[in-house]
Amino acid sequence: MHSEKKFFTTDQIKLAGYAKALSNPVRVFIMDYLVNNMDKCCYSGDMAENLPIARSTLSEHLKELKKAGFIQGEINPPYIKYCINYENWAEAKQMFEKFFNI
Amino acid sequence: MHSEKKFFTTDQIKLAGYAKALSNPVRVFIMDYLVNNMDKCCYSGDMAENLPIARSTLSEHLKELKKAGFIQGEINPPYIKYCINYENWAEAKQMFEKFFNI
DNA sequence: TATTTGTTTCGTATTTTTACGAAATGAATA
DNA sequence: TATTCATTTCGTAAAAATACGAAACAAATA
Repeated sequence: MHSEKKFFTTDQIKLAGYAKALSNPVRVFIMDYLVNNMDKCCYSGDMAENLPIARSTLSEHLKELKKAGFIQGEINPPYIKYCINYENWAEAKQMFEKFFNI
Repeated sequence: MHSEKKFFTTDQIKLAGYAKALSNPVRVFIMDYLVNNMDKCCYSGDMAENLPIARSTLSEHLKELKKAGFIQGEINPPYIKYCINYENWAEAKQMFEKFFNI
């Protein structure tokens, strides 16, 4: 049963999802941080020191970015090393490029 | 008095704002529509016919896009012709490019 | 002046987001 | 086995986003 009219394309929904992940300054900060620091990976605690929010709140933002596919966490107890997911990062980059290129 | 520590850059806050404006499929649809149709301007009613939402809801989304600076409305009673604000559009494009280029 | 028009604003309800501190987790260590 | 550690999950509260229909708007027209 697929009689409902489709209003949005898959790309439109996907782009909105990526945009939502970046719709908060904390999450933009995190991605900037991962892009610019060291081996492009880091720990939650490193970022917590540079942010005016509780660690639990930071954790929720990391969860959002994970859900969107922008990052992944490599468990290394008791640390978790966060890295950019370059495959999805590249996809998002390409989708935004396409979106903005009139 | 500016003793508070600054956590986010202006660019981070700006990018998050642009991303927020694009964080909803309806608003992505609207921008796609404006980019791809005719003289790149159109009426609220034109879009309403292609969307599964009330006209008042569409109006709120247009307001959001206006607030973000992506569009502007040229009043032409009783119509309002919406157009892309190319200056801000270009700025957003550039900011996303810079953000994604590792 | 009353009506019609496309659109917005208002009042309201529901859902989602953001935030915090306390408690839980799970591996390493004392 | 109890403790330590960085981090997450839970419970909760407050704020923001999304949605709708009814009413308001302002210019054009009958």
